[in-house]
Amino acid sequence: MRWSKAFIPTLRDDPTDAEAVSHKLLVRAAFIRQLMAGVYTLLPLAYRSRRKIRRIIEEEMDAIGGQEFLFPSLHPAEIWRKSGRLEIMGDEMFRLFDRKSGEVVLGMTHEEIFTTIATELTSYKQLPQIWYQIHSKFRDEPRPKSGLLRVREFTMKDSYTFDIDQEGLDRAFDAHYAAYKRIFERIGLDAIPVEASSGAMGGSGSVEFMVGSSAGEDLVAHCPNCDYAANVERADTRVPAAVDEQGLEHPEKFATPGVRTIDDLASFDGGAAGDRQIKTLVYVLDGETALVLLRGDHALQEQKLQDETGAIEFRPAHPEEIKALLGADAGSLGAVDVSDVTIIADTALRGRTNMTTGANENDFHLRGVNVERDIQVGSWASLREVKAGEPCIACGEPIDVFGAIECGHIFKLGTKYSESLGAMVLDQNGKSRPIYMGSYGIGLERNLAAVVETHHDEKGIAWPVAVAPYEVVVTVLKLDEETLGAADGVYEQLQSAGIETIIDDRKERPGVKFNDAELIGVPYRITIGPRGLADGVVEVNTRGTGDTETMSLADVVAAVVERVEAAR
RNA sequence: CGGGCUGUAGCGCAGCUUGGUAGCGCACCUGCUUUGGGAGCAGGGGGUCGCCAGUUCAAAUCUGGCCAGCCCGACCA
Repeated sequence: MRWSKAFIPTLRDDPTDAEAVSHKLLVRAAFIRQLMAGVYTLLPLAYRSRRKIRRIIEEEMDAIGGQEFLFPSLHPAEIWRKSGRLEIMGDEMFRLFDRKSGEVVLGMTHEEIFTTIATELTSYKQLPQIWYQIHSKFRDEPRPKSGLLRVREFTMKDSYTFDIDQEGLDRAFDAHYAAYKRIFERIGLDAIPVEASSGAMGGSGSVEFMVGSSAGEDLVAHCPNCDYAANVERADTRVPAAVDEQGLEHPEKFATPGVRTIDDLASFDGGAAGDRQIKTLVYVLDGETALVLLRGDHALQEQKLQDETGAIEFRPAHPEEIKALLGADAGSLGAVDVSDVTIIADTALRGRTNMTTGANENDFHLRGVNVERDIQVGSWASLREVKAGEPCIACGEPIDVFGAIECGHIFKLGTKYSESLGAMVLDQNGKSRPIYMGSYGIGLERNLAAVVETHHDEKGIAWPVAVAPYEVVVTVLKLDEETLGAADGVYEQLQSAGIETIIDDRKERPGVKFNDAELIGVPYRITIGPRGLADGVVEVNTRGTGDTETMSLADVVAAVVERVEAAR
């Protein structure tokens, strides 16, 4: 490609509405333009990089026996109703009506649609199958943000596996796990697999592939010692065993005027430290009110509560609801002697005695509470959000917690969809059985953005060769016959060697060309100018390291070809 | 959905308080000079001032409504 003919509208300034580094750089470096909230146009440079990511994914999927499909984006709402997910997806699903007033939705994932075709599988002899597609997904996110990291229309590689039993599903899952590791490695992402919540997908096993970045929206708990890693939506740590005094025979009410928070009570004369308090939260789960109990200094991880209860509609109770239920306002709540309400308690409260909690009367608390004696706990579960520095659940060493981008997610679905949509096969005994399914996703544009988040400097993007829009830029410093002729020669040779090359033949000053090349992040730059040419030499600059070396014009093509091929 | 903010040329912004023919920088076009890290001079092109209504002799500016976008939170495969 000749830069003078290419559409590469780089910008000198950061767009004001961008926060994330990848967002700023992808806009400035002429990869993307926003069309509306959460919807972006991919300009030619981004399209080229995305095509390479796509190719890598296809190669690795094909390598584990995947067969590529193309399913529609328009789905009849009926299929989603049948699986029960029309309700579950709620407003996140784009819905429209066709001219016959038929209800239609835009696909946000494709379990239902793949399963519909999978009903044509009839015998265990046809299994296992690995099916995939690389296609648009639509999700009406309440709040799109951070450029390509969280959008409403995007491309996903989604694959689905079909097996006769759990063992087959385990094998399919493991094959994907291995393929995903190879994919992210080839893309240039240091993605770590973490235990995750299955959320609205249902199913059992769930692993997310996470790339550490402050722009990421997830938090990962990771143990540097034993490599335990989990999304905080699921992570656990060890809680040091508490040594409580036996305390009182009965809880004792005492006045706490003005005390409304855990901290208030901790500093109140006659109060209790945070780890000696019981925090009482009120939630409404599918219309049912429930009390959620945690240690005073622990925070609720809402996803854990949702996973534990299976609730679809889920929110903290409103102040009026709390008052009506317990007779006091938030800040004075407790679960002692409360009956007829579901009470879920965090396991860190198990066996604790002589605790302090609200008395369900404003300005009063109870001390001497023995959790299991005084509170009718309905169920125990891990509900708290872990914090950095807590002892690893596996080995006891302090864990890290860091922000991360979810670049891939793999699930074991089991028979949820095959049962609801009737994907059955006959086994060896002629008995009809639901197919065991798995579901596996990778967001292409999000991966593109994740590469930028992890491969940039103050000058711009520094693409890994494998996903760079061009592998080499030939920067022509002067457009006279001799210089341009030499540069064209190098360009032609690189092209014939199969190297993706762009020649910067624009009538611009050298500084502009250098800056643009560094901004868009081409891994290798060959600089050709009259000064070097007089000595028969050119310069080769490596974007990732910033190193510049001088080479003879005669040798440069072979040397660069070798490097590019080694780095692909 | 709650809170905060913003819509004026391709990009970044001023003008709005106090109504009176729409400006600046970059980018773009022409010419000359320049040419190894975002050049200089001269000339030039480009705007339904987010949309609709209202007030007024007159609205980018005042009033009302609507729309869009961003940030924080809620939410979220």
